[in-house]
Amino acid sequence: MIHDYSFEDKVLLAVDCIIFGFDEEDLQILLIKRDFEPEKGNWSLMGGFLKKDEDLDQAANRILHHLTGINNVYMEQLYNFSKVNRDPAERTLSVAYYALINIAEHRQELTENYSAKWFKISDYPSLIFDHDQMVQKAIARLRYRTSTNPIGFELLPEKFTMRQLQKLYETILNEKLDKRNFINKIKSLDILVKLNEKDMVSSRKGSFLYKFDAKKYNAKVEEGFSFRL
Amino acid sequence: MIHDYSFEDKVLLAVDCIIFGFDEEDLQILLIKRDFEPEKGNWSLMGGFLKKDEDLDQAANRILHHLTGINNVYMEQLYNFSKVNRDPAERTLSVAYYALINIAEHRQELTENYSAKWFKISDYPSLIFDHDQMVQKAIARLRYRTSTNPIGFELLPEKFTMRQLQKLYETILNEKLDKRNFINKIKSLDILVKLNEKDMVSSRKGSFLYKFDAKKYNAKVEEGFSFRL
DNA sequence: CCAAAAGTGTTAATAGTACACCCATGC
DNA sequence: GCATGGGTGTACTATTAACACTTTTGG
Repeated sequence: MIHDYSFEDKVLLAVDCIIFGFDEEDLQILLIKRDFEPEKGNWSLMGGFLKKDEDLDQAANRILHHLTGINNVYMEQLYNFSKVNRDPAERTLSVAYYALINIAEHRQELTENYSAKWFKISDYPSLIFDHDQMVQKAIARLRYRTSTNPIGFELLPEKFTMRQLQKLYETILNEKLDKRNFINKIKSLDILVKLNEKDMVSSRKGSFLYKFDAKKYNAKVEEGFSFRL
Repeated sequence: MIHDYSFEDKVLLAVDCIIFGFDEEDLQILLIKRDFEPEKGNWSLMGGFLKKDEDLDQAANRILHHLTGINNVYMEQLYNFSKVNRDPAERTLSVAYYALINIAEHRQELTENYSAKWFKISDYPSLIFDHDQMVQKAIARLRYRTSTNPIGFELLPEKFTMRQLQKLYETILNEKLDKRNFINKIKSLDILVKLNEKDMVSSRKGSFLYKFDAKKYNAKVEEGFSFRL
C-alpha cells in the first residue's frame, strides 16, 4: 500500500528574515514598508514564499539576496510561526530566519538599491502580523547564540578593536561589562589575532585591530574547546 | 493592490514527534513501525500532517494523542526539516516536536492500545528519511533545555527520589555526577518540596520522596531567579 | 600641556569540585 | 550481624568580579 497524500491539506509557507546589523552603538534590524495589502504601508520583516524546488535555507538566502543584494552571511532558522489567522488574507505559516550582517561592508548596496531602513532594536515601529514576536524571539536566540558561538564577529568589520567587540556584546546582552575583565576573558579564549595595525579614528593614541582566527577556532573545537562568553 | 497569493507554491507540512521517556535507567524514545510505503516496515517517529484549521502546536498534540492516547505533556517545537527530497514520495516538509512523558504513568495506555515501542537512545534502530537527524537534534535541545529549565521533572513520576533525579540528569547529560554535589545544588535551588514519605522499593532504609514546587518556582522566576543546573 | 581614549594586574568573593564515613533497615 | 543503598559536610581549587592608574598623541 502506498499512502495517498493527496487528501492532505497543503499550505503556503512564508520565510521571514530578521536582519541584524550593528553600527558601533546600537543593534539594529532592517525593515521594509510593505507595498501590498493587507497591511500595505506598514513596516514588516523581509519575507517571501518557499518554492517547491528549494529548501528553507535556500529560500531564506534567496529572499535576503533578492531584497537587499546581500549574499553569504550567517543565517539561522529560528522558529515556525503557525497561528491559524496570523495572516488575515490567507492561511500562511512562516518560518523565521535571522541573519547577521556587517553594516559597514554592505551600506552601499543597501542604501543605493533598496528601500529598506535600519531601526534600533531599542526603538522600532510596530510590525505587521506576528513579526514583533519574531523579532523578540530572534533577539533571545541571538543572545544565547553569541554567548556560546563565535558569531558576534559576523556583525563587525573583519578587523575590529577590543572596544568595538566589547560594545557589541554589551549591546546584545544589554549589560555593561568591565573593560579589563572582558579583554582578559577574550584573550584567554585565544581565538583572535592581534594585528600590527591600529584604528586611528576613535582616539589619538589609536587602538590595535584584531581579527577572528576561524582556523584556530576550528582546530580548538576539534580538541574539545567550546566558546563561552 | 492586494497581493495575489494564488501563484505561490503550497506544500505538505508534516509534524513528527520525538517522544522521550525515562525508565530509571535509560533515556528512551518511542517509535513505530511504518505501515505504508515508502519505507513500509521500517522504524519511524510518530507523525502526521498539519491540517488547515490548526496550528503546529495543536497538530503535534493531536498526533501524539492519536498515536499514543497521551495528552497534556510538555512539548516543544524543534526545527523545520525541509530538504527537497527528504520524502521520496512527495515534497514534504516536516516540523519536528519533542515531547517529555512519564513512562510509568502512561505505560498502560501505551502497551495496551498501540503498537509503539520504546528504544534506548543509546541503541535504537535506524529510522526513515531524516528522522535520525531529528532525534539527534532533539537530544541536543533536551540537554540544553533541561539545564536551563526545570523540565526534567516531566520525565519522572510526580514524587521522586534524589537518586532518580540524579540518574535522570546523568543520563540526559551523559556524564556521572557527584551525589553530594548534586544534592547540594538541587537543594540550593530551593524549588523542591521534601515529602514525609519514603520510597521503599529501592532500598531497605527507604529514601525520601520529593515533588517539584511549580508555584514556588514561578514566584522565584518573577523575582529574577533562573534555573541552572 | 591637556583632553580623550587605550592599555594593563591584583585582590577578594564566589562557585565548583573532590572526597569518606555513618545510618537505617530487612533479611 | 551484615549487606545495601541513603544521607551528610568540609577543604581545596578555579572562576568571576571589583577596582584605578599610566600611556599616547593630536590639537
